[in-house]
Amino acid sequence: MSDLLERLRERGWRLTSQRRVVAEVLDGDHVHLTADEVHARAVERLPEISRATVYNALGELVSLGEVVEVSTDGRAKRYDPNAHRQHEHLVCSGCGLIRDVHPTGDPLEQLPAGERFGFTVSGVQVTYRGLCPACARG
Amino acid sequence: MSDLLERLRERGWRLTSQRRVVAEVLDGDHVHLTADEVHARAVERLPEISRATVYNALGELVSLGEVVEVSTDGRAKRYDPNAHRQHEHLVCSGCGLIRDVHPTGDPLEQLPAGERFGFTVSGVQVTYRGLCPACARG
DNA sequence: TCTTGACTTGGATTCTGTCCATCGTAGGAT
DNA sequence: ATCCTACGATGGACAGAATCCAAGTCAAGA
Repeated sequence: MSDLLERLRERGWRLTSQRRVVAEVLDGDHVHLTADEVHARAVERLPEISRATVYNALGELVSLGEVVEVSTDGRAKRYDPNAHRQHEHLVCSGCGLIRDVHPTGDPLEQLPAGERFGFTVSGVQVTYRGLCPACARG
Repeated sequence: MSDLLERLRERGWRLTSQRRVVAEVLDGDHVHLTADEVHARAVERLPEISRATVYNALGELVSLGEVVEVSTDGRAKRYDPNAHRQHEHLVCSGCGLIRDVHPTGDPLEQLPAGERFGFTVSGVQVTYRGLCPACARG
C-alpha cells in the first residue's frame, strides 16, 4: 500500500495523517469495508478522526481510481481497494461475505449496440449471488 | 396484473385493499418506481395508505419473486415488476434513468467452477452504467 | 356473525451520507 | 528553521431512505 501513497503523492495528493490512516486501513486482499467500518478501524489508530474526513478521503480515492465503490445490497456502500485488477464480486446471500472473482470474457461485449438505446455505456457491474460453503451447510 | 393477484392469492397472500393498490400501481409501463413514487401513486387511489405499508408490500412482493429490487448507487431502490422475463438494467449516471436491456449469453456461464470458491451460485445481477442521450448532450 | 391472527398506521428511530462554518496544518516560500 | 496560506479536518446539523413499534383494524375461515 506504500505504493499507493507514493502514487498519490506524485499526483499532488496532500498527505495528511488522516488520509494516511484511511489508506492503511484499506490495505489487504478481499477487503470490502463500509465507510463506517473504515472509520471504526481508523479511530483505533487516530482516535479523533471524523466520519466526514473518512467519507472525503474515500470519495477522493474513488475519483482517483484507486478504490472502487461496491454496492452489493441496498445498504451501505463498500470500498474495494483492489482496483488495479479487473474483477467482479460473489456475494453470500446468507452472511454477506464478499469474494473477488474473475469471470471470463468482457461483460460489456454482451450488450449489443441495438440494446444501448443511445447511451454512452461506460462500465458494467456484475454481482454473482449464492451461498458460501458455511451458509450452505447451515 | 390480475394474473399477479391470482397467483398471490393462491400462495396464501392475504389480499387487502392496500396490497391490491400497490400491485396495481406496479402494473403498466411506468416501471422502475421508487418506494416513494409507488406510495405517491397509491395515495391517489387510497388516500390514507401509509409508507410503512408500501414498504411492507414491496418487500413481500420481492421475497415472493414477483418484483425485483434495483439498487442504483446512492439513490433510493427501485422496484421492477417485470420479473418474469430475464433482463438486465442500463442506468444513466446523470439522471438515474433506467432501461431494461437484454444482453446476449448467460453471465452465469462466465464464472468458471474454479472461481466459485465452493459457493452455491444461484444468480447474477448485471448493471450497465453510462449516460443517456440527454445527459450526454448536456 | 364471530373470532382471531395477520395487516395497517404513523410517528419515532436508525442508518447512511452530505453540508458547512470554523479551526488546523502540510509543505512550499523565504 | 520559520512563516504563510490554501487546502484539509472537524463535528454537529441536516437530509433522504428505510425500519421499528405499539396500538388499532380487518380479511377470511369457522
